[in-house]
Amino acid sequence: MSKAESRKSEKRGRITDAAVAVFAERGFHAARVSDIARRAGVADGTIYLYFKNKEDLLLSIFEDQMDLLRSGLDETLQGIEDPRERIRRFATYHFRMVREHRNVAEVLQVELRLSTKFIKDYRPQRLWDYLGVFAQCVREGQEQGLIRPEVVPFSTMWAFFGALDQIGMQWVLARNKDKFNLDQAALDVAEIFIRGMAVDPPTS
Amino acid sequence: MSKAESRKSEKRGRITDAAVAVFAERGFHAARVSDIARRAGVADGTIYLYFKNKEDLLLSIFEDQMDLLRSGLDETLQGIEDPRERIRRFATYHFRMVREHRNVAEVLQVELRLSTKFIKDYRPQRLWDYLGVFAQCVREGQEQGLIRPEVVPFSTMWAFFGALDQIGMQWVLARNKDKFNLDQAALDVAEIFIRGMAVDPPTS
Amino acid sequence: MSKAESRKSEKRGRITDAAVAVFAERGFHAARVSDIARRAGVADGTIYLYFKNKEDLLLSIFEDQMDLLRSGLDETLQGIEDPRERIRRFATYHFRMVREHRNVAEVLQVELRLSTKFIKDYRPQRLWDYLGVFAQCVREGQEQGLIRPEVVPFSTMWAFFGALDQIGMQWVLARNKDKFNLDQAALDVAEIFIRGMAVDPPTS
Amino acid sequence: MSKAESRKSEKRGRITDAAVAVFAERGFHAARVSDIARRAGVADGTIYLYFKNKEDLLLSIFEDQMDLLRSGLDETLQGIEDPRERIRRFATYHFRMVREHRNVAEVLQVELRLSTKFIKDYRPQRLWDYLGVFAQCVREGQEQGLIRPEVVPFSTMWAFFGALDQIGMQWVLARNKDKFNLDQAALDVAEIFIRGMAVDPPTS
DNA sequence: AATGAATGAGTATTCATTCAT
DNA sequence: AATGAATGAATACTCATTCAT
Repeated sequence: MSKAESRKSEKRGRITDAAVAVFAERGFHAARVSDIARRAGVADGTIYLYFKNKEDLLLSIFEDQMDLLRSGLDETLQGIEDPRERIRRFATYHFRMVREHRNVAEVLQVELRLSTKFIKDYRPQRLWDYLGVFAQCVREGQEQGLIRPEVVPFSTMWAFFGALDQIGMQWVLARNKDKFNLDQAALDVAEIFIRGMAVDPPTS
Repeated sequence: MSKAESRKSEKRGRITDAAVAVFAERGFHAARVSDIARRAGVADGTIYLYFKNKEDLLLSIFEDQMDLLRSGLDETLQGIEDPRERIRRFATYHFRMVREHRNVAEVLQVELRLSTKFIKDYRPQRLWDYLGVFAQCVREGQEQGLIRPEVVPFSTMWAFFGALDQIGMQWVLARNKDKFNLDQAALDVAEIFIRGMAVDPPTS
Repeated sequence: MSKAESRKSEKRGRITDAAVAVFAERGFHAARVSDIARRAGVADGTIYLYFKNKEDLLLSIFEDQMDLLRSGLDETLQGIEDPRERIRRFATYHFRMVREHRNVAEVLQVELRLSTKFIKDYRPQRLWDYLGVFAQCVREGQEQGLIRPEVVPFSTMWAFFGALDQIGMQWVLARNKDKFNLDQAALDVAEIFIRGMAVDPPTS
Repeated sequence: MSKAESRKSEKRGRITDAAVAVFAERGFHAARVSDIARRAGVADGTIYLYFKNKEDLLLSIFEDQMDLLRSGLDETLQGIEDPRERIRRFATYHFRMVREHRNVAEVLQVELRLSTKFIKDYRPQRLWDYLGVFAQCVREGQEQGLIRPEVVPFSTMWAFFGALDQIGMQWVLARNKDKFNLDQAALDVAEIFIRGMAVDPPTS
């Protein structure tokens, strides 16, 4: 990477970090672009060299994080063969990331949902990539005779995501985050889906 | 109900209906209060005699609809004793309402989520009431020895809602709504949760 | 006129007057809408109840003034039969108005020309009405055998206007307005056009 | 001219040409300096090595063109002795240039007038030089006893320019430029001024 | 209860210009 | 001479809400 390119990447990163902090702190709408610029140590206009507009900045944060999330997931699942165990670890990993990156979680769980573009127009390819790992587990489980063949991977994937996401949102919104045991919730949700998709045990 | 009260209710209803139509058509943000007023056949200021502000109007639609949803649910579940069957009918009923009231679903699934108040500040008592029916099914299932005692009704309730809600949102956002089989999805989700929460079968 | 309508007209007039003053003082571009509002004693938003935008406000001043100019012209020419004398008085009247309404002249001669809409898009009907009086003089002069039949009223009208307008602009832009003798210039221009359009004298 | 100077001039010319094209195409305000730079094949910053700023670029186009116009005029009038004929040819020449250089005319007639500097601050020496030719004709005509001594060359010069300019502008703005007969208009305007300034014929 | 004219807060974004390389 | 990444000033306009009638 050339010196110029490196400086460029570094500047983009500074802006992204500043935006996460400011969005988490004041909310997307209340966050002023000039606040983000000041915190990033750049001029207002510079932000527009890297992002189309304020909303694009929010969406870019989402994409960057989904990429990170996805690659971390791959690492976490590496070497785990049993699809059921993979699903368990998926849920655990997901909530661990939520808990360990509060600011980012706040932005993605809450602020992102206030964006018309995200809700209505944007087709989140990165999210599909991430959730696709779950759908793949289902397919493999079916091939291995562990999961009922009538389970539809696509809609179940959304159901699983909805379940994780809603619990994640309740945690983020909760005043007292310690009452929530996210690790336990992760295992509980995973267990329900694993058991719920499982083939009937042989009735002897 | 006095004539005055009846007239009053009637005007409130006209405003609510107009708001649902305009919100569904143009989105919450793009919808102008004056548009709603014109469609309802009242003056702009009149809306503020019935609602605190534009967002309150949105939230009121949510509450009104949740009340309707809740009472319809009670009716639907009347006489159904088996908690597992109740859960199945809950899911089926939920998606039937989504499908049969597109405009309302559009507003509640999409526009409502763009509201800061709803996402961050509002504690949706009505939603809790609605979902509480599910939690109650879980508790009854546990009492009847049908559901594993370690299942936590509260978090499972949110997981269940998240699953239904996410599928509902995907349907609302889908360009081609016919590709989605909501009835089937309802049964599938219900089945996963019922099986997932069920006690282990006795190993003979 | 009802009380409400009268109040309304009065407010529009206050805004127009304030705008002329501020435009003349600071120029169209430098003039802030809020300056105009403050001077008119209304809120910023009120201006937009009467005018579509800042440029529309400028164009409206032009139209209002052209109406005034036109009706004043009619009065001035009343009873004057000789088309040549009418042209002379037209020029004199035009420059008298310029001199007596410096602020308005400044706005119309200078600021108006900085408006893209006025220059490129706007079809100034009011200006045509005003200049049409000149064209009509030409036609009458031709009917009476005073003006050469080959003179084209339409293009000559623009030439006449261009001549008046350019001299008016030089006067407005002049640092020392006293060096200019507008009355004399009026008679000179009129004389050139009258003589220039006149039929050849009979060569005895 | 050294090679370096020639290269320099060539680059300046490329920028000027690009600017005329872009100004004519998108208008002065909408034209971005970077558009002009791209079209000229130079970097944005390079433009500022040759011109003080965007407006200076516009004014430079005006000056360059006026120089060309002026020298072309001298050539055209060469050998024409009769001041009246010189005036006729002036008008004809002026409109011929307008018609044959549409882009330039568009920029000078329309875009230039949207420039605050041009309208208010700039003292167009080059325009005076050009128009001075007309004033000189008047003076010569007076010396030769062809033009009335009371005609004021200075103000008549502006009137003449205003007449030409206004007709030129109407032509540039006209949707259908073929309906306009610029050559005829040139002769008509010239004729009016020549006759209008002429001494009275001797009454026998 | 109903009206609707008046209010006024609030900020993203562009792009001409600079200057370090 | 040439580049082009970075700068930062500057404000019109909308529309939810109010309140005098």
